[in-house]
Amino acid sequence: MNQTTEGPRARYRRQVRDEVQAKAWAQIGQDGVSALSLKAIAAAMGMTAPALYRYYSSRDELLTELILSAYLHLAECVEAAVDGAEPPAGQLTAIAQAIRGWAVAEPQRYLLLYGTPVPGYHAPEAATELARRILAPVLAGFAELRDNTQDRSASTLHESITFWTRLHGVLSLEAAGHFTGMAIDVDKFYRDEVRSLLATSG
Amino acid sequence: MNQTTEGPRARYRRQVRDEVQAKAWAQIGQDGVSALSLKAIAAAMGMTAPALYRYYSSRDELLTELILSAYLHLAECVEAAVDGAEPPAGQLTAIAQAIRGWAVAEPQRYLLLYGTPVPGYHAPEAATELARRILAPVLAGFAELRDNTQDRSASTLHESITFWTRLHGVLSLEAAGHFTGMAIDVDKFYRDEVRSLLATSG
DNA sequence: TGTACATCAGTGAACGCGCGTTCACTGATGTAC
DNA sequence: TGTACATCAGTGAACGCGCGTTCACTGATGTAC
Repeated sequence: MNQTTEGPRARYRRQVRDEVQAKAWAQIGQDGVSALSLKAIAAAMGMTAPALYRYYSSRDELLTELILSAYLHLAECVEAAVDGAEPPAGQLTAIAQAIRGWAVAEPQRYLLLYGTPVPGYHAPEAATELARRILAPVLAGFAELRDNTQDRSASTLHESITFWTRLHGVLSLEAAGHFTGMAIDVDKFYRDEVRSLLATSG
Repeated sequence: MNQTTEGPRARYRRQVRDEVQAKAWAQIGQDGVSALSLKAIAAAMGMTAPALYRYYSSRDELLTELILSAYLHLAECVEAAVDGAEPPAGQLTAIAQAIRGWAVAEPQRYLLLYGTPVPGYHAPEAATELARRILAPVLAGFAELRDNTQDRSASTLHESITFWTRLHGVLSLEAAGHFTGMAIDVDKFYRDEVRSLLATSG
């Protein structure tokens, strides 16, 4: 009985919140996080700024929601990639491709999570948990890939973090536009890095 | 005769410009580029904001000077590292260590050059040239290290960029504080990456 | 060595801008009888 | 089905803030005779 259909007001609230987020992502996608502004979002929605305080108690609360939803979306992308590939090498390759696809689709969104931190903003616990959730299938993949070694957990962790930093090295420079004018086939370069990662390493 | 000692006014101007830059770096070091403000710098120097327009025509001009001086300083650090090491493997290792030392000393300065770009700001030509100058000894190092291959220039470029992206992967995450609370010995991790880079790769 | 002048660093007031956020209010919408 | 009431989304004015930048000015400093 407690599980009733949401009323029209709740439904409307959800729609407005969704639109706020959509406008927020549009702003971030264009000019980065620093361009995120409640007043500008309100204007883009044809509303006045104080109206948004019915939905978010502050700019930081909106930012937190954006960050958490971005982490969640990336986690789901990664998990979907794992599901459709054969373990473990195929899965790790699929994870890497999924992350790049997600990063290239919205570079500023990627930089919001893994780029220069927003000054004065502290991410909540939940963000750290989601970041861990994203890394989990990588750990599982390398554990399965190298199950013939002795000090498994330590080297698995090391390889997983290497996986992360190497991919991030390419993705962050690409997202920040530091490859433009360098005549590099980033897609090919990235695939080479992934291949190298899955070969036997030291 | 044209090469006279700089007069007292020129000398004073240089001192003020130096102090402006020092205060600017202090601001950037604390809260990132977005905290860079002529008014705040003037206040920190005990002056009023319009006074700074005797030295810089705009905030962007100051930013450009900061970026160029940062690139130049990094280039000099890298070149100094090359001078004191034996070619080629020792030099490449020294370059990697020099870059990390430079990045860790002032993380926000590193992020200013290689992190999320400042929205609405376009770096001048000179910045690109200095970035190339920093990469040059890396290219030279790998060319010397692998002079037994055939398609030298292509693979040298590939290896050099790999050198760059892998180091940047670690450095940017470290500078942004994404390793905190992860119990990782970044110094050791970084050295492992450098070592792996210098081993024969595919 | 002393004076007149030109240079120029720095001030104070002011501009327009955009930001986050508050407050008292209006008016539409959903709900209970 | 109809009316009275409570809820609540959205408005408009206002706050204080900090920003970059301009302008006419003052007064110190260096220079030329």
